[in-house]
Amino acid sequence: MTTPVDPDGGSARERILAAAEELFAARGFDATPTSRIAERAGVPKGLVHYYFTRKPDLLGALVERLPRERVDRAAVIVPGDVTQSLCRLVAMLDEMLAASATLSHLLWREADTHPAVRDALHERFDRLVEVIRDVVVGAREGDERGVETVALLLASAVSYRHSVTRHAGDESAARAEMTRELRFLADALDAGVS
Amino acid sequence: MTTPVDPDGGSARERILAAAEELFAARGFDATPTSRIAERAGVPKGLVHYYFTRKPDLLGALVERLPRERVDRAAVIVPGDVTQSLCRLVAMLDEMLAASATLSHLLWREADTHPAVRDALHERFDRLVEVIRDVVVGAREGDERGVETVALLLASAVSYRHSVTRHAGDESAARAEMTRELRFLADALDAGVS
Amino acid sequence: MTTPVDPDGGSARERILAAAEELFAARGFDATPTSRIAERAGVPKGLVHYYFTRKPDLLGALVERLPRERVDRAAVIVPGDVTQSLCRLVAMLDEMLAASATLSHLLWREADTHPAVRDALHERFDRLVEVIRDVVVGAREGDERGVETVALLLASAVSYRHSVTRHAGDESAARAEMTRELRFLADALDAGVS
Amino acid sequence: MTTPVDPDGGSARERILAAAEELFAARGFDATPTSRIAERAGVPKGLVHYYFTRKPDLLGALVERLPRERVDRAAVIVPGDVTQSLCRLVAMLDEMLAASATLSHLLWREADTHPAVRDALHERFDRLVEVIRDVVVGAREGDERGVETVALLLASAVSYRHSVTRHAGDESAARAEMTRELRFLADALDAGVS
DNA sequence: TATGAATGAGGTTTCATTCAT
DNA sequence: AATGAATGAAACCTCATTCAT
Repeated sequence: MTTPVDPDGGSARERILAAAEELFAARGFDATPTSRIAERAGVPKGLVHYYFTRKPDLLGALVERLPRERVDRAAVIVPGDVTQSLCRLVAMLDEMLAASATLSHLLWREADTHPAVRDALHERFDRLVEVIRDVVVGAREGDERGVETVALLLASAVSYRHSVTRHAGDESAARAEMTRELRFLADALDAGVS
Repeated sequence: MTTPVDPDGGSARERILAAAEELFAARGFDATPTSRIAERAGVPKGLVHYYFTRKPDLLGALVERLPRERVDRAAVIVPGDVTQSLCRLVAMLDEMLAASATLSHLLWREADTHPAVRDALHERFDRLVEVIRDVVVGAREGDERGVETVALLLASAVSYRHSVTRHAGDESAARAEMTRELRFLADALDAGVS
Repeated sequence: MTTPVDPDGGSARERILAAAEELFAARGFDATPTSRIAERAGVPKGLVHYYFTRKPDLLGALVERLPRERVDRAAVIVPGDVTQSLCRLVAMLDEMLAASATLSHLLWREADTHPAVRDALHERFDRLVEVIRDVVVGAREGDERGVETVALLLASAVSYRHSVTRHAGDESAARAEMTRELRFLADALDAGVS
Repeated sequence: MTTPVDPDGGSARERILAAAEELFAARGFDATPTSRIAERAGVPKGLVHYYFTRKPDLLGALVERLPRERVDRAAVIVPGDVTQSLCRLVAMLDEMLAASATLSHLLWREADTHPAVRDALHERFDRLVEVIRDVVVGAREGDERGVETVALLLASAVSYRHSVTRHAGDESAARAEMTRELRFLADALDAGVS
């Protein structure tokens, strides 16, 4: 009934994780039976508990798979042009985050009840603030005034959108808005606001 | 085991809703048995289903209870001072939202799987953007340049923080950050950024 | 949702019985909640148990309502013509039984588990055999040979059809068959078979 | 409390079906908890739903088990002697039906509410009419006059008795009656009635 | 006389987990 | 290493029945 995960998509263990990711994101952790995960992964029911003794272990393994996005600052920064730098950063982040969209959405949902998940999420937000700050400071060649505030604002906006993407509809409109916002912030910095 | 809701806190129906709100927010909808809701509300198990035939009906009733925050624009706007106006607005919103903090956090979590919840949340975000815009334009006495962007940025920041409040720790620090951010945005507008 | 029994159709007590009859016949005794009976009768839930303390009391009252069909032998018998006599008898029985079709069907179903119902049903079968015998003997002016057997055969056929009417489809075809059968039996008697 | 089904009586699945058959026949489908079926079969409660996801699936499986009685016409027909042929047929049917007496009684009860059951029952009735017709025509060496009527009458009588056996008492008396009836019908045919 | 809120026992069903193979 | 039959705790929900009004 459910479209199975590509049967040749890696090892059984891998397929189980992929199935869990999709189903957890779609219906939530508690509402997803391990039996359905097995079914969707195309493996026997026993195998799920063979690899992941308890159900929460699946979440743990999923967190491990969160890509540690390493942004190459140098590749993004356009010296003297904050707007352009942020545009390139956001584009790169979008790409990275899109690759793990369902995963991060699901983690978002389960952050409350699973501390390991919550920590991973906070860590990611902090990394996000940091990279934005680095890029802004880099583009402004050392001027740090106002940068912290802008980083937080932008990180909030990116995170908010990312976490809500699932519900929202028009993606290109969202991207246009995002561009307007970061240009606004960049212009503000250029105007000396802090 | 669980601390029961104040037994004199209104009708049985009311106590059931209060208990559901707390428990859903704490552990999630699916992880909360109706029996525990009854226990916490200090009512017999059957009464929960007497008032709310199916479990999701509890969510529905909870959404009904979301306060329709009506912000009196005139009471907030300080003509000519966007920063001050936004400060007062955010303070008022904080107060309003704090009253329904657990409720909105829980709705946030369940938005994916319960369309009624999702719609209520989107509606609330839209109202948030609108009131911010009104206040900014009011304070700037009609100047609308840049206002939409600022409204979206600020609404994102408010929503993000509000939805994550539960995980985060230091509330006063969060408030200070928020103040810095809205001042930044106000200054940017004053500097003519758009 | 359910089409209510005619609200002016007699007293509340009467309407409750009518609703119970329909619902019991349609879905069975155990599968029919008293609340649905109340709903269909257009009376408050408490009233059902006010009139009929326990649910099985409804069945008891329904059995009471079984019409004690009194067949006037003289009005049916055509002296010397068994076939015609039986035709008239069956027609009369059909009419009588049709009036209580749903009721007797439901009793049929519940006969196993409710002794009072079972007894009422056996009693009715015996009365059926008796009246057939009387009519046949009356028509044959005293000749009793073979009559008992014919009475049993015909009573079985009538009962079988009547109890199955609910499932079967074509009623007029059933009637035609029945006519053929009783003519066969009458002819057999005329031919001296016993 | 309930006498358990013979614990060595086949597989667990088999024992569950046997227990369900007995209990459904005794108290009806709706009045029999699956928990009691498990108890009687001597298996844990969960196993019932492991094999039969929903309760009605038990009925479905029971219908599957209805023996498709294949009557060997040649072994029954006594050429030229309709009475004797029918006697042998009825004896054989009695034996066959006795083996599934409780089962068919229960199906009879539940025919209204479970279409699959109803269909199985109608099918069985049609097979019954057919085999009677074949036997009568076979014994009369091709003479088909009156045979359809006799077949229907006899099938009704057999079915009626079979379905009511549960309530009735004296089985040997019932058999004697049946013999008298089929002799009557056979004689009628011999006498040229149609 | 009539009502409907309230109760709690008990029904069906789901599911994580175990374990013999 | 892999399997799937088996288990039983516990979830959701229904409903006859009671009772204060």
